[in-house]
Amino acid sequence: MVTLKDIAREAGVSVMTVSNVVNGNLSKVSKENAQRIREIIERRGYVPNASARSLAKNRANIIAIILRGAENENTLENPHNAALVGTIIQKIQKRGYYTMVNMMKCREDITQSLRTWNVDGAVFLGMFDDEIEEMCAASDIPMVFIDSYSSVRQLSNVGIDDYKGGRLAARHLIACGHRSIAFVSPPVLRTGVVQHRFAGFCDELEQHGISFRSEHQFVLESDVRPEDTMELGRRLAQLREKFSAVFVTSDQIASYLIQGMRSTGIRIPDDMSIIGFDDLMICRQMTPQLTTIAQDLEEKARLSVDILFRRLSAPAAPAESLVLDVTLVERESVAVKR
Amino acid sequence: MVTLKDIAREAGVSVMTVSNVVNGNLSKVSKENAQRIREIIERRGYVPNASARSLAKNRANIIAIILRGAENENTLENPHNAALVGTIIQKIQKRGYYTMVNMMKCREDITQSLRTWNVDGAVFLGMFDDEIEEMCAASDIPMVFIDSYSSVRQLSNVGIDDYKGGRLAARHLIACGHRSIAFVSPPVLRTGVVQHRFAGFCDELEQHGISFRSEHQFVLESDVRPEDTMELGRRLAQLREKFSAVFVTSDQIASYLIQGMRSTGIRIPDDMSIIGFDDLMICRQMTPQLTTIAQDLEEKARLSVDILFRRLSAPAAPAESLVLDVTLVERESVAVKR
DNA sequence: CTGAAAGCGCTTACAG
DNA sequence: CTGAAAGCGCTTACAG
Repeated sequence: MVTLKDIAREAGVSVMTVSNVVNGNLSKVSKENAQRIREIIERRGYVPNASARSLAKNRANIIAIILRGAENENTLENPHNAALVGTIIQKIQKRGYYTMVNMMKCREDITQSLRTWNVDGAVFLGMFDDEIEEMCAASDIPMVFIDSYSSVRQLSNVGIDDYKGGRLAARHLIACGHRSIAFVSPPVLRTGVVQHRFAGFCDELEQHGISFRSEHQFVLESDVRPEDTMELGRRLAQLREKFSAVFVTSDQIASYLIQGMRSTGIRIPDDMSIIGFDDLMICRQMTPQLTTIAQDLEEKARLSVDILFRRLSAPAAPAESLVLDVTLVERESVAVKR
Repeated sequence: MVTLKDIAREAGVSVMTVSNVVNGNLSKVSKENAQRIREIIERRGYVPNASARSLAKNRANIIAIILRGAENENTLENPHNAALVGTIIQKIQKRGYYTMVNMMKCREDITQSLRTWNVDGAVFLGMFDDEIEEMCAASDIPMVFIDSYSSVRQLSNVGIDDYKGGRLAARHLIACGHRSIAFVSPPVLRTGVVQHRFAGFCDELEQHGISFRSEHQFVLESDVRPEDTMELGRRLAQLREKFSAVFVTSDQIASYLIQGMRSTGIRIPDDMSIIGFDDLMICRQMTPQLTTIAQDLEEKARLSVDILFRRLSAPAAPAESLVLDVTLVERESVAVKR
């Protein structure tokens, strides 16, 4: 392994001078020396040792992405998360930082990782309030959360207007003549995204004089278990006398649900209307194409990284909390009922 | 920040003793000391500094995942890659290593990252031969490639039988009575996966006395540009007098293609049969459900990591190259033609 | 513009 | 079982 010292010896200068060249502090090095040293670096294929640098500078140049996922679940199987993570990694890289990705199993693992690597900042996906509190307490590096709801003050978060999403979904279904509507979601009601979508949904119903009936709420154990979801689809199909439409909190789930319903022979949207959430690509790949509440993933990723780096360069900068808009995208999965 | 020294001082022992406790070398420490030190570590919340450790041990405990993606493309938007990466990260973590993810923009970036962090090993997705050569030349850490074809000897690679996949697709279409068949793929013909699928496809046709006509080959600029792909779908629909079936090298592409075709009013599979590749979840989310060539992603991820760690623990171990099987999964997108 | 010294937090190799 | 010394490759802070 080639080190600063090797280069210095070959160039007949001190390590400091080489270090200055490597780090672009050219004001401190004579033109001739700089040129000669650069040439030697190039020829010898010198690459600085990041660990040594990190140790000396007390700064690692690493951003961590923390993915919250249920036990043994592959969070990236969810297209929403995958697209988000991919974009975030690109943005981090573009700014000259390295990315570490962690699947959160338990909280200590995460705080440990952050501290052991002396990570500069972190982006969290889908964390809950108690976890957020713990993270904030355990470390004071800049953190940005995505899609979290938290009572922690001074939290940087990028989310969407989930409540409005719920209202839009309900409003659309009502406008299409549906009065009795089911709600399907994963079990994460304990304070997150789903809860707010549900609240918006119920409030909108209420406003139209409809009260949501709790027996119309269906909770899935997980959002990446196709089989379970299809099974629920079949069950819902049997209940089509009870309601004429379903609001589902993700397109991913909606697609499996529809598959399950279909297998019983019921027609969508004729026999049952469905509205999803996210506006993933699959909405257009399905038949009928899925009506859904759209959010802008690219924007979400971009803003998260922007905020993180703003805090990195100005640690005293205020926490920023952004709420992106959502819109209804009408396609083919909701029927007008008379 | 709490350091070994702090703990040592508090415990009234040397840093070495604390270091031994931290690293579980308990044979070198008396029971009482070990217990007391552990208690202090716990209370003070000591976390070892990975950079310092990495520097001293010359070993970082990091595995890099390198994603090859076209300029400005989000590789993780491809569900195949996303699922693979997610599983790989989990397996790496389970073995007590950290994961760095890199999108490959240019080659120097990658070799630089690997060396600067003194990465222990790396997993590469979808690299081409010339790139592979360069990686192998630039670094001698254990590397495992996924889905690569290379003339480099002693390469560890985990792939699937792409050639057979091509044959299976052709055979199925022929068995269903199709004689004139189109081929759609991304532009990566320069030696990879696509080329072998194409070769298998052509050979099988040949064997049945059909020669593939080059004007029936359609190359997309990229595999994640829905608009372009849909446009091609519309074009193909116009050409339905020329061929009655299409073999597409990925389910992802097939789905957009179908969308495009559909928009012109042609029916699938009645007017045009389609067969995909990968067996992603979307195959079942679509209508008609997509007939495809299936591969086992979970297995691919698992084996890649297994091989990598085998090489990590036994650097002299031979390179392993694994070829997983593929199978035809019949669903609804291929019609029997008379 | 240049460099010698000290230090970042850990481990290796050795002496007791 | 325990510890003092040297070193990993870099940077910071200072003196010239």
